[in-house]
Amino acid sequence: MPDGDQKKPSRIQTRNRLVILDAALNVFSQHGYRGATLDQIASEAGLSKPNILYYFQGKEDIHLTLLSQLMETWLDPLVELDPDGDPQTEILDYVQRKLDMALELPRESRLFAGEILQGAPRMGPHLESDLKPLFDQKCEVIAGWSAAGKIAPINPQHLIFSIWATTQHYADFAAQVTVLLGADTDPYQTASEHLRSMFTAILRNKA
Amino acid sequence: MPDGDQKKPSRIQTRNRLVILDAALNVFSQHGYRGATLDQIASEAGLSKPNILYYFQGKEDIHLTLLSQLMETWLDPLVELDPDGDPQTEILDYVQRKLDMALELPRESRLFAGEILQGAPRMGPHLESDLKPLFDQKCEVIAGWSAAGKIAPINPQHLIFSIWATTQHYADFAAQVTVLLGADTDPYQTASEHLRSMFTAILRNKA
DNA sequence: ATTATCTATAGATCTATAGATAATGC
DNA sequence: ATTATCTATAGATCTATAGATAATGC
Repeated sequence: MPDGDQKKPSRIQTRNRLVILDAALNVFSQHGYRGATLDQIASEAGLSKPNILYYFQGKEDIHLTLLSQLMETWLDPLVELDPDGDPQTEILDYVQRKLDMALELPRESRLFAGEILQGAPRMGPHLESDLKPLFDQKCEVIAGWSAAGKIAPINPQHLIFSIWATTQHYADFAAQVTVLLGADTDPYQTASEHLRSMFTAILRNKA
Repeated sequence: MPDGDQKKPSRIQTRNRLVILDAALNVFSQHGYRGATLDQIASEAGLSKPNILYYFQGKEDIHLTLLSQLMETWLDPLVELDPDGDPQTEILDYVQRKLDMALELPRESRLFAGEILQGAPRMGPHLESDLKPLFDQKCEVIAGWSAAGKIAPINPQHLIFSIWATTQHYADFAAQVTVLLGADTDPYQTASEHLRSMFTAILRNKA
């Protein structure tokens, strides 16, 4: 057989790996890496524990696979920020996409938050290799818009941090938001309006 | 002996409990509740594991004690928001106090973040009993300022969420901030200026 | 023939306790 | 006498593997 030979995964392989990753996302995002157990993942996935280990090398393998696969999804909204678009529209749309993502993919948001919170022990290299180049590039775009007077003078790095923080807050701190707004209140509409208004104000700001 | 009798703790009692709580804060804030072990806490505290359990009933007892004791510190900056002060000054000073706290007490910030991230399994009641009343009260103050035209029309709940999110981000996501700004950059000065400028803009906003 | 699953269990880790010993305070 | 600490270990939990058995694809 040729060197780079790799058997095509069977349909069952493909499906069970997806089932396991989805179960693991539930468990890891709720309990953190150490708090999650293979028993819980197996139970969520409807498979036996040894069977989980037939599809993945171990607990860390599952976690790393999840993080790697989700990184792309996670960066996507920032990738779409278009240097040639209208600056204010581009930034406000980016805020909206991030908020949508936090509310549609709260498990993913919490998985990342937990990993970063613990010092990114397994994701550090991915941050350097994937996130940082994109971040630097988009900061330059925003700095260019500021310099050209198309938006207010602003620190691009901290602007992006503020966008991440305010949008992901609704996923990562959902337990607290629910207590404070009441379990029957859907924060989506009001959050969206608040963030739009807030970031509009700072982009217009003549300080 | 009278009913409510409680022996005064000895000096060693007092000191060792503090030593253990400080060690536990290190360990819990870095690894989360499940990820932390009594071994790590004992090692950090310079005490034997059974000795830890001489001072506390168990792992959960230590964690709960930490969370309860820190709740007060954590709410303090919001308590200080003065209904009779100048609205813009009060809010901007609050932002500054929260940022100072995130940078001075990052372990505390991460401990709370981890607890909320996992659905506040041990802190839920404290949120209802301590945080919510204060939150509601201060939201009314801010709503009053808005209604009186002293600051721009704004959603008080989401404004507070945005303040929490943007300031605590520098503690909770420090690993990411460090990668993106470079390990040699101190974010404090630039973050402070950015947040002041941002929240000034939204308070002034005439939408 | 190969892929997938199951039973049984090894070996490590972790929380917690029992019971003996040492240190401290009256 | 009381408080504090230590050694030893019980009992539970967890990751991972060995080896047998069942299901699937050619």
